[in-house]
Amino acid sequence: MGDPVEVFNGHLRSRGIRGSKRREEVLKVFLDASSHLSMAELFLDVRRRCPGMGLATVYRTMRLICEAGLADEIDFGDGTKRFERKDNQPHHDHLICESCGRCVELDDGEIESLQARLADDHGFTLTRHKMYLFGICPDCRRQEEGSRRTRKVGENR
Amino acid sequence: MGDPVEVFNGHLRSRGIRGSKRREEVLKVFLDASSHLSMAELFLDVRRRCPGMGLATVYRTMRLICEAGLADEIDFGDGTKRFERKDNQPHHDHLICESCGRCVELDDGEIESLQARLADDHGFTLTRHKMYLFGICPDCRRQEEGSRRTRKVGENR
DNA sequence: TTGCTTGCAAAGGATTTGCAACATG
DNA sequence: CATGTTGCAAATCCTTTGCAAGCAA
Repeated sequence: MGDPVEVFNGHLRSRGIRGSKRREEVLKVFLDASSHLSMAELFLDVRRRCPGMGLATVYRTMRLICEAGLADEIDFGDGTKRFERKDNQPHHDHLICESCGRCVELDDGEIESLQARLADDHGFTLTRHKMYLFGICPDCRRQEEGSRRTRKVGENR
Repeated sequence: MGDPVEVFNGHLRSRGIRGSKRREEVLKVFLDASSHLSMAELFLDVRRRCPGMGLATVYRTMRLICEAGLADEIDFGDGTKRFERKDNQPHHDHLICESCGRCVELDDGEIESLQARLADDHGFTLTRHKMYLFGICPDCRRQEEGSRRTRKVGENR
């Protein structure tokens, strides 16, 4: 797909939208950031590098980045938008730890073919899907077991 | 599981929460309503039967109904809560038409075992999952094809 | 100049909460 | 009487929009 910055500028040009320093700033922060960042986290990151930037600009730019095909919006169901890169990885689903928030990306070849078949059974043309698995990761499970063993009665968490 | 009204009242009692006319009203409307209704739709239904009821009461009561194990909250990603009964049907996933909103319930035995395996591969203990397939249903596809054939250039929709 | 971009504040939409009035055991 | 329940309005949270000021071609 090529250099994301190029792809982004190309997308803007093709749509008759101007490039700008701020837009490039947001794109760079997004590209450098870890995956699945929420809008709020992303905004904090952006402000660190570019203190004057407004929240609206980050929202607007993330939309452009998505339209350019560089990002996907994801929704863990916690009431905030999250983003991940789309240009440097194949499609995948997510397995999220409900205790620590850790997120594992799942290769979903098998799931996808099953989904396609299910849709087909009902005559639907599949356009997209959302799948999120929630559970407890090994680390958190160990901790829980540990604290359960040592915790006094009535003690919280 | 028994009569939902009984289950509900039992749940309230066991939690030291009072029953009330309004709560029963909401429960009945929910039980009679079609599945996957949004909060707004449910509220309209409730108001039809019980004009003075406040939105907050419906929110509060639906939470109780979920806690009683009678309803599941579902999230089609359109920014509103939806509900479906949980007591009279096995777990399933959803296939939603992006054009008309029709929703088909999918028996997901195969999907579930795959999901369990994926979680297991990463050492996770699975607690729950969300899976939504989006597509175009047969009816809408036919209509689209029809209108595409007969539509004049530049005409919308 | 002309039009796009930006930050800020205000608006929006969904949901929750505070509270005084109210009901009910 | 004592508590729990309710409607209303206000408050939250996340996101989008309006707008005047700033910039760039």
